[in-house]
Amino acid sequence: MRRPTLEAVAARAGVSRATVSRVVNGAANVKPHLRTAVMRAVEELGYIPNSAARSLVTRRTDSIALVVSEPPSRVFSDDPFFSAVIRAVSQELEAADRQVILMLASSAAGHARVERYVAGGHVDGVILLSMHGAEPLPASLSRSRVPMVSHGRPVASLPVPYCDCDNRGGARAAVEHLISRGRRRIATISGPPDMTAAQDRLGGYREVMAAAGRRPIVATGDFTRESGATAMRRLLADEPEIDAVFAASDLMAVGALGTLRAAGRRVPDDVAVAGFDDIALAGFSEPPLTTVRQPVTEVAACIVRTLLSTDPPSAPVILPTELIVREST
Amino acid sequence: MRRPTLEAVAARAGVSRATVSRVVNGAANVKPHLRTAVMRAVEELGYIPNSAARSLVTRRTDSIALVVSEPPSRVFSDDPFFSAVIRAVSQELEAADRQVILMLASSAAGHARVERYVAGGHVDGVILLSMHGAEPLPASLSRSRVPMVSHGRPVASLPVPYCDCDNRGGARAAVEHLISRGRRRIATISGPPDMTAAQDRLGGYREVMAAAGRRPIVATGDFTRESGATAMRRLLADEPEIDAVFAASDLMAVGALGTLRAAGRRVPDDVAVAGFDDIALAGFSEPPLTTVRQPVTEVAACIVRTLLSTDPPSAPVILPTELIVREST
DNA sequence: CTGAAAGCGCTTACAG
DNA sequence: CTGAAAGCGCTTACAG
Repeated sequence: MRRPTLEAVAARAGVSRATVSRVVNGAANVKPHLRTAVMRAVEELGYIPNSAARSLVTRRTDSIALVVSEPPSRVFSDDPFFSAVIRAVSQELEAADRQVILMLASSAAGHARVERYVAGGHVDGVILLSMHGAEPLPASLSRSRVPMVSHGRPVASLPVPYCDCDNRGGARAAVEHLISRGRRRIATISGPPDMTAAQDRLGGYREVMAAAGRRPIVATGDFTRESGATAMRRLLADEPEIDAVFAASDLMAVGALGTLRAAGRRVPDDVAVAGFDDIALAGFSEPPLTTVRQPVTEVAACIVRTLLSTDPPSAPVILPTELIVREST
Repeated sequence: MRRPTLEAVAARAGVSRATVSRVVNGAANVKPHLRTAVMRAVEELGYIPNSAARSLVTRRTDSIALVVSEPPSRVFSDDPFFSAVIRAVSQELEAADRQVILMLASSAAGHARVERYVAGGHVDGVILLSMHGAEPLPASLSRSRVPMVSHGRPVASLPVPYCDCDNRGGARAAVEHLISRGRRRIATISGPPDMTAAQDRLGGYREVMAAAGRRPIVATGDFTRESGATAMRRLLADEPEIDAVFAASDLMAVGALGTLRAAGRRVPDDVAVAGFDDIALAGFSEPPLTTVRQPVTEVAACIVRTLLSTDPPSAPVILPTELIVREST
């Protein structure tokens, strides 16, 4: 006893398969009484179209792959930023009646899996998230000619359309804010050097520091809390005089707060701390964190719009960030 | 310029489509020289089978849905238990050459989405994770006759095959351990009453307490850290004399540790605390947590094996847990 | 507005 | 071992 087919519905409703197909797909031009008959037959048989058959002829799957270049441990239980982005993208895609297929690909095997899946025609488009410098995916996927949009600026050599927030401008605003608070020795904890978000935030920091005639003080992390704690320890050891830190992610900023507390430095009295992202934790940390808010929902909407648009790939869209001042600065 | 088809490969290799199909699918009986010719043509054209066409005839998709009945915020950035389970299941499935489609469904809309997706024939099977009592999914999905296995015992009324760990036995071991340490007033912080894992752990607690002639003291949480902190506050207010707590999840146990610290109760001197799950955090908490280890990988393997087996649905499999004693008891 | 027919790209008995 | 042919369940020009 197999699932009913279009054929069965047509027989029961006393019409052709074409008519059933039109009704099921909501075509306008079907006489009301036939439409009613078809809909009743669909209901009675519990008919649901076979998606493989439909995809075969329409060449669409109504599915979009969201490919995250990070290991599961990082995506699932570390940075709430991923949670926020994945949720926002999913909601936009669901609103457009597309199924999102979440694929994590942080290893060569993962990349191969994604490549096979996409090349096999399983999805109509790909969203790239958290790409690192040496990412092989854009090149290998472009061979499948599937539409692709990157969440965040890809490295220069890859001609992938993208939406991003103004990482450089956001960093600038945070550092200028620290300067305006009268801070003299402002360090930064930067993100992974192979990610453009980290590069741009570091660029914004350097720009403001240079314009103000200050010496840049840089420690490198990888966006995680632990790396922020470690970088802060290094800064304290190397540059005990610092009175402010701009961390390129809230998670790193929170790690830095822990280190400062353990070292007996008061925040913001001794050292001011600013982060980036505005994750929920930023509002609850001790003290609450001054940070740069990313427009997560807007970027997601932009990406989905770009991906689903039939127009030729548009120019990159850079959305503004917003400085949120709390008690840590 | 479309993707090359089987037809194109056949033409280039000078053989029939049937032969190409056999080579591509690894059938044994093809003469070596033909096989070589086909493989070269495949290589030259960059041929990859169209999965919709293949699914249409084979009635297989080689994809499995992993349906988690929780909101994104909980799955992505709260409980590392989900991370562990999702990772373990994915690895088992990938080893079996199946693609896993992660679907979160915590709302009516989410349930409808999953139902449509499964009924549309997108997947060959469904794994149910973190089901709550009133879960509509098993009933609605069973209409599609797709194989289904539950991670964890479903509520009694649902005849879904499942694999689980010995929640009751694990809880018993933890509580007996607390008794053997000489604790007199042992409370429990239980999980959501509509989840069988919570019910079984609570059952194990009650069983041991009854056998020992002790009065059960129960506060209810929902497996999250905050709920553990809150429940612990309630326990301290209602039963200030307690000298031990068995929390039904590590996350709740860690929340309880925070509350105890804030209340000035020493762990384990004043109050012993045991958890359940053995997440990584349990080893790092202050103090490190005595807990019940779940065989996450083994349960995942069991589920995948059950789902992919062609045998009639087997009897439930219950895997043993292990008590890990650390400094909190 | 409706239906007969072709065709999407595969796999798989069946015959040889 | 190999190929010709049927068929999976849909959609979509095309004709009327």
